[in-house]
Amino acid sequence: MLSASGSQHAMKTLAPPTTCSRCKLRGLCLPLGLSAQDMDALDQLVRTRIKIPRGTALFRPGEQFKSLYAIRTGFFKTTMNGEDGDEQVTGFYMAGELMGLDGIARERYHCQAVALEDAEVCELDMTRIEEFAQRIPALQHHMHKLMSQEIVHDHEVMVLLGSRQAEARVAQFLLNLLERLGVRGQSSKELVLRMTREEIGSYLGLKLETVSRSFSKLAQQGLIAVKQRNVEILQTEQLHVLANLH
Amino acid sequence: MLSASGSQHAMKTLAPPTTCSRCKLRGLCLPLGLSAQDMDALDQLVRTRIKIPRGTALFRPGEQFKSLYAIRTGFFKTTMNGEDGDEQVTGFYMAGELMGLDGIARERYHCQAVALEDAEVCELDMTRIEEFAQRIPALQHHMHKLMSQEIVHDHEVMVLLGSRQAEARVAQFLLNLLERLGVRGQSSKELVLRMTREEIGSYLGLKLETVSRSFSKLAQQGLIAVKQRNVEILQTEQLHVLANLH
DNA sequence: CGTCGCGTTGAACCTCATCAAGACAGGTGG
DNA sequence: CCACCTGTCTTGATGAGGTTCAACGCGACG
Repeated sequence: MLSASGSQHAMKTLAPPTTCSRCKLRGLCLPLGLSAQDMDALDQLVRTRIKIPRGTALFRPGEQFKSLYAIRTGFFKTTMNGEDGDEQVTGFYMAGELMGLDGIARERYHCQAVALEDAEVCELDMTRIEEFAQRIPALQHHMHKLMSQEIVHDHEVMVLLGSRQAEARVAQFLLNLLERLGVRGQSSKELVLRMTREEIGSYLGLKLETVSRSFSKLAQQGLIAVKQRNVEILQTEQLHVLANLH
Repeated sequence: MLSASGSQHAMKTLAPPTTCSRCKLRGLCLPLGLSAQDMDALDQLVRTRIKIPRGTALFRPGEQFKSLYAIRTGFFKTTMNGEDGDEQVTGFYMAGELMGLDGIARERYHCQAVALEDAEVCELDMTRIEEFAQRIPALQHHMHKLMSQEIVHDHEVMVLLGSRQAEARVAQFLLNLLERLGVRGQSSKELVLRMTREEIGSYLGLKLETVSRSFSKLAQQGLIAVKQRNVEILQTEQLHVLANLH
């Protein structure tokens, strides 16, 4: 079935149950405002839909790059591993977002994508994407936009890591998650963290204890309420202020 | 003195003296292996060549995005400014590299590009790039590759900022510059830093004093020799080891 | 020659990492 | 149902790496 390192052997492949043209997440992974004809074409982009159980890797660094993956449901982290054993989270991805863009450069995936909860993704063959983008200008432009967005986001994280201190990092992390959830029609006041404190810390360049302490301090100040992985935002404005401090 | 869109009046516009097809840097900004016909087409990509005096901004955050800029000669930094006055360096760019990719996402430049020495850039109209990419698959793919490369690089910086300590950051910074200079046929043993200690620090999430101390320590250990902004690499291997530590 | 920007070095301080102990929830087995 | 275990999270005490503040060296330039 699936080659190389077999990181996918726990996954099931499904017959496409829904088409891109009918997908509620359209407009996130794909451009809006296409002709009916182009929409039909796009439906051919998806090779397969794949179920990924929690904890399983969708792709691993070094594997031959072939496809991008659009998340239908579930939540992922991507990690890079330094030469030694250490591993760092480079991103979190939710429904409607595209993973694997870093694989294009060297035709190998550069990071590892792991599901943090049972998930379902659409596999988009990169060759086909480029073929279609050749004919559909809006698709080509959309690809450029998506990649540019990732670059912008990465730069924001770099600023975070380079100059903000612990509480500000955590605050901005929460606000970023909320914003992305908001686009998907979720509450902008409550959220459930899909990842551990350690994974948050790895992403933010902090130790898990520091993340925990930061949550506690934000709670003490009345900006948020934390119960396990459930977080409620009490003062969005204040949180924004804090996130941009130092 | 430089207003909104007027960040360019300190610059001179030149009639194209050389074409892309004859440019020594071809293969960096543009794809290789095109037909003579396609090459001719590419020559039309460049709107103008612009001279940028040292210290001048090529574009600023918030300005309407229209073009990418390929560096012919010179050296740039890009910076982002947080809400308060603080400014952080998000990247350094040298001849043959492309700036402005972060502008595509929102049709506004997201960062500021400033020349660290007198420079000359080629202005590439984005609309035209997309038109040409529509007809030339290799160009389309090349664009994807370039953007993916930027993403990969940013992720590497994120790991650096998130988990390495000062000396390792500086070591990796030097090695990265050397590698990129190497591709351009420069010595892989010597380099001249085009930026201040403060700018290096800003990029690496360190204060200028820490950068200075790190240089001194690397020199003490005999890995490099530093004289002002001239750096000589004495033990590349050791430097690699140190760069991947912690 | 004096000034100015940049870089180096030292000393005190502070934030976050580290080490350690305990709390809490979920799951398993008796 | 309770006892127990495990993974995760919280909280405290201590220490290290980097920041901050300050003084000085150095080269470029007028």
